[in-house]
Amino acid sequence: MDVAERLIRTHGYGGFSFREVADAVGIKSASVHYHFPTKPDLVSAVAKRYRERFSDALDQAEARGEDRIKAWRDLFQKALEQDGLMCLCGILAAEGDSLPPEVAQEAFAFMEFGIASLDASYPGQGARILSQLEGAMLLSRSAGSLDVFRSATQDLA
Amino acid sequence: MDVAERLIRTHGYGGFSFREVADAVGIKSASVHYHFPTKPDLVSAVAKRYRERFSDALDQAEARGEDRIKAWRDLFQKALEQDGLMCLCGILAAEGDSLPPEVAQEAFAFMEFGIASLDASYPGQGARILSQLEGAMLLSRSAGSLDVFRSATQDLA
DNA sequence: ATCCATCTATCTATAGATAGGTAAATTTAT
DNA sequence: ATAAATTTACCTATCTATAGATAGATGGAT
Repeated sequence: MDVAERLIRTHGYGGFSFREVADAVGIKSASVHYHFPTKPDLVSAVAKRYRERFSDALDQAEARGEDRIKAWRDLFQKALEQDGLMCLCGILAAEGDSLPPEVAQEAFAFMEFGIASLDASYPGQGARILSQLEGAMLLSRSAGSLDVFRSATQDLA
Repeated sequence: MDVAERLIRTHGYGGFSFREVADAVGIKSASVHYHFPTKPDLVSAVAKRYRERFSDALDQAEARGEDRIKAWRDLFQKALEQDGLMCLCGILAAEGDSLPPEVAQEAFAFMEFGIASLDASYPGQGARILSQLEGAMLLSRSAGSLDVFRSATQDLA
């Protein structure tokens, strides 16, 4: 799942294969199918885990007394600067119509969760803030430079 | 190119094929290769045309005395509500690492153009505004509802 | 007569997926 | 405690579908 997540976050749903995952792990593609019978199964599981991990990280930030917006921004920025990875569900959302329903729904669940999380602290502004963050990652990856992310989100710091 | 653009904007770079384009046009895939030898050739051409068309539409809006932010917002919103399509280059940017260099560069050119265009009227805020718009399209398509786009961009109206 | 746009046919690569087999670990029954 | 049964996690081999791409033929337009 770690390997799959990384591959999806760099190449998208359609841009990775069971064989790539298998090669990276050092097994055969049939063995990946053993654990996750279909591609939607695999990607749904990865997306679900991603959302849960994200939620946990936010809880920890809250326990440290951090502002919600800052927590979101920092989490995304760290992923960008440490691994050059953008939000898993942002990528999935972009592929939209070609996603199997289960996967699309899991990506949507993340967005709903994000909007609700931000709305809780900044009523009515969740969608705007999450949009800004997801878009900033998109531009930043396109430009190949973290500066764009920083510039696009400096008002959220 | 119309067909290809629509397919890319719904399924992404990797999510459409020469055969789909050909079928929609009513010819064979080999005939599409006649006009655009390779897939990067086709998609680069589509992306370039997209940017030029966008630029023209902005010029027209400016001639009508419209605000730049409003012009950008309206163009994206119209695409979403009329055809359910998000920004071509937003989708391409998301696929990032799996794009052929020429295509990635064309997507980046659009983003640069957008940032510069918005910066010209709102200095230092171009990246933020374009991020917000691209992200809002992403969330909106994921939610399958224009309301999300409106909610995420109401401050830009 | 030549060129353009299309066709048919085909190549090679890769995709997701499945069938069937095997060795080792684990669980159950005696 | 040990033998038998089962399950786990792999494997090889293969199927079918589809991808991008190319070669060579055809027919109409200039």
